[in-house]
Amino acid sequence: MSSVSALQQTLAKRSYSLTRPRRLVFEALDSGQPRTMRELCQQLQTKVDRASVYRTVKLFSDLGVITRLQIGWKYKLELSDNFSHHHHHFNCQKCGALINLPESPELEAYISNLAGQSGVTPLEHQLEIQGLCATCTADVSHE
Amino acid sequence: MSSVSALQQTLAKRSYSLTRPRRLVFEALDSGQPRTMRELCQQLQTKVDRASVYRTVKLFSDLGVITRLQIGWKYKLELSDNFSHHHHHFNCQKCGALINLPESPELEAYISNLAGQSGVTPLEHQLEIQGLCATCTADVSHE
DNA sequence: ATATTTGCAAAGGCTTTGCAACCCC
DNA sequence: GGGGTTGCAAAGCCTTTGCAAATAT
Repeated sequence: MSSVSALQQTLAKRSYSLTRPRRLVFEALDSGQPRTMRELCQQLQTKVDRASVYRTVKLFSDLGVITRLQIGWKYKLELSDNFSHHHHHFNCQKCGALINLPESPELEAYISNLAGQSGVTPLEHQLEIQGLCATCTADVSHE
Repeated sequence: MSSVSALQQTLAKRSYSLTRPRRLVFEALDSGQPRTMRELCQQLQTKVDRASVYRTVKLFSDLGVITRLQIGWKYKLELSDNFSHHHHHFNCQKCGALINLPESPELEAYISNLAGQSGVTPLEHQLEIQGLCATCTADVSHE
């Protein structure tokens, strides 16, 4: 529950309160995979109104609590780096699996270097890789 | 016009024809910055019906002619690597500028290495960086 | 006690679809 | 000429908004 108290602090810092619906949205995202707005609403169906889920997602996004990922043509929501670990995503084009890739300080350094070369100040970034997951790679080579 | 003939070939390969609306959508994207669906529709307003723009965008996407970028909470469309050069994007959080970052073979190598460590086969990727552009970085330090 | 937040319902946008007319090969 | 495509209009979603009731501090 320590992550809920971190959320509490983040909200308080901007004079927002930690209400039941907000806690429920946070907890839904805190466990498991990134999910679509639809999935999130369905999961909270009987507990939180759709409009409140939308309002909460927007608020959390403004506060940097959640991040929006582009997965193919849809987007998914997950907790931001402040509430989980920084990582990147791999999406299998065949079976749809979504895999978290391990952190790589080397890559991070290179990314910020690349941005620096253009004179800009990098603050955040997302990397999404598509291709075939290990299982599907094996399947294809056996065909 | 050589890029239009490349499009022609891509379409023909899957038995689609190069029609006037498709050519117009392609040409609109071929020049200038990535744009939103709304901008694309407005630009083609008098020439192509909105429904056809949507159908064409979906088709082009299936054929790998265009890519969808996530810019903050909205998405934008641009020609894919096959029809332009592979590059990444920087988005200024203050003024909204969208800047293309130079290609970097080293970065590409890191990325494919990262994917390889997880046993997956990387085929495509997108990197989006947010922060402050050069001008806004200067502005902030003068404040 | 009071300002914030929620649920509900309705409105507003964006995207897709059915179908007759039209165009590309 | 004929099947793939388009335009139009209507339907379907997704998301936002107004407002009275409920809630947090």
